[in-house]
Amino acid sequence: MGLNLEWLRTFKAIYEQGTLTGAAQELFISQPGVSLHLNSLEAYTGYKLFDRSAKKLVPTERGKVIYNFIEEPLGKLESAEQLFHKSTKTERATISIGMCFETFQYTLEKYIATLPFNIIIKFGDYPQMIHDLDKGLLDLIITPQKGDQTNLEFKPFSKERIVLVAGGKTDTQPLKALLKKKDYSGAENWLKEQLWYSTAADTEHLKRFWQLNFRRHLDFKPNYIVPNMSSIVRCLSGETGFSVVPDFLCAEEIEAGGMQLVWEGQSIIENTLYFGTRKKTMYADEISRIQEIFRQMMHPLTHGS
Amino acid sequence: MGLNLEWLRTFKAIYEQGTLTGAAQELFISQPGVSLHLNSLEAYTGYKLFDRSAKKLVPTERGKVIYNFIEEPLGKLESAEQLFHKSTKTERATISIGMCFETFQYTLEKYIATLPFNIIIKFGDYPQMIHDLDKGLLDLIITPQKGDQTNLEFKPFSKERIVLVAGGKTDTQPLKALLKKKDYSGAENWLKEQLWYSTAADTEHLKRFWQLNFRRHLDFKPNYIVPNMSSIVRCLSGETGFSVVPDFLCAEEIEAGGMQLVWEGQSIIENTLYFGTRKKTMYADEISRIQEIFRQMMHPLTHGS
DNA sequence: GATCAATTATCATTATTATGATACAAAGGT
DNA sequence: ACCTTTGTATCATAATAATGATAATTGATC
Repeated sequence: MGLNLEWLRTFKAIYEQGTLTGAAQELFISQPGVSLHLNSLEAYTGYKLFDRSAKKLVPTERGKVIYNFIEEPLGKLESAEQLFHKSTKTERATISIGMCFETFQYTLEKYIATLPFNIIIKFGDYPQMIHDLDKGLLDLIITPQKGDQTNLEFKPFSKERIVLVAGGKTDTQPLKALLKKKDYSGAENWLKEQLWYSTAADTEHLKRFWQLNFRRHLDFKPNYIVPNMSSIVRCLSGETGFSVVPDFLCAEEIEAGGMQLVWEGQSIIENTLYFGTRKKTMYADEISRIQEIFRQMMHPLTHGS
Repeated sequence: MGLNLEWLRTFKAIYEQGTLTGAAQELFISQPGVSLHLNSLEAYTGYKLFDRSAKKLVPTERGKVIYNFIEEPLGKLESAEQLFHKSTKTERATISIGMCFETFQYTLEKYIATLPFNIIIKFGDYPQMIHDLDKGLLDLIITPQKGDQTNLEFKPFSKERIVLVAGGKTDTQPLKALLKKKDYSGAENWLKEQLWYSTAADTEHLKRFWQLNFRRHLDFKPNYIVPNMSSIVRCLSGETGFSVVPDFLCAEEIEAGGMQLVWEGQSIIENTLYFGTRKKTMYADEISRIQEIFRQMMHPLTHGS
């Protein structure tokens, strides 16, 4: 009645083998069976898919079109077969992790080659990630937002502060004097005159910082727009300029003196970061290993002090 | 015995519907049939794929993994169904064309939206294109090379000359004087001192031009390496500098005075361009239409004059 | 041009798969 | 607590598909 997917598989084998007999051997079915499948498919489509020359079957135009259409997805489907027999053996697992690009670059990137399993990193927005986690598309997410699905689990593991930083050569004395006097309006005006770095996609941090500390909308544009936050760190290190970034991204750089932490703001902006997982997962070991790396890189911050 | 693709299709329907009954309705088969398929798949894989809670089937971990693996290719395969009933109706055809990037940009790009059928352009090397044409992956190729497959057809339709051009402001008098005296060695030395443009991928034209006209290997590097030949034309237009390019790419620009054709060389370098098609094709009309555009854009050159 | 080798088509038989009818189970409403 | 609704599992039977044996076809070879 309808289209049978087995017909397509047989069709592909015939196309690639050039004969019914060959296809039959490849598929471990009988030659009449192959013939039958092909007839069914041709009857269903209403077109002859091969020209029967005695020694081999030559695909017709329409046969070629169909082959090119089904070849790739069919191959992928057939490879699903491995997927079943896999994880019982000592094959490498593949786990999918969602997080923001900067987090990946700062934490996981350098370790990725050392892990004894395959990893797929996906970037995207957090609600989408939570949804994908629930559906099994992702196995682990790093997120500042929690979801409410009952079969998901969100464990806090670190905090990030959104702070004002500057390049190592930047003269921050005037600002610090103003802040000491609690002259926030003066600080705001002084800061507006400085060199600012931001990312193309995300000026949220800066906007939020400005709003919360100066109670005003951000009314100037950053001087340098760079591709991502790691670029900001590289640009600022040992140079002059300001930016608003999550603290962990430049912890090392500040330690080394290339950058300076200037101000945490009047009221501190702090996000809790969670590991999101499904409660039931077949990749518990792999996930722990990843989590361990995150715990080390984004060390249990003693911010609360 | 083996994995039956119909099981996967049924599995997908169960996953999406959440019940066997729903899946059965979606697939227009009986509910016991769906049950049977699922049992077979579970027996084959060796894992339970759904937890049977009374009102609905909840996918297990492994069920999720499998679903995410098969969802996309299965969807694509099922959409092949349309493909059969299509071209009899008034659906838009899709034809695939292979050519080099520059040719596409110069000729077809501006017309592509006006065509009443879908187009896929593929770039690549010519032997590969010829192979893909034979296999039905491409329906038309624009190539300076012919193949020898018996079911392919190569019709010449235009010629391209590889010529020396310069920006409109470039002072070419010294060169023209030297060429008039047939002082090729002098011309070569003069040219080496000029500003040169070339593409990243392809310095073949320049090398070949140099070799044929000065009988020497190219022993200097172009000053500007740009992404493609159209960039060369844009860079040179109304400016100074030299390049070696196929003539048709800058015919308009030369007409308008933005560039000048400086020298065609001692012995003219000319490639014949062919339309390559399969002798049997279901897209004869569409192909003619494309060919007409090419014939107009790369007008039957009266080079021979 | 007769024979050989290789392949496809046909067909009666066998094996597999799908179906309808129905029993069974669980949740929701009254 | 009972009934209704919704859904799954089971089973004998009907429908379908696969198989082996074999005939028919074609190109190649001598």
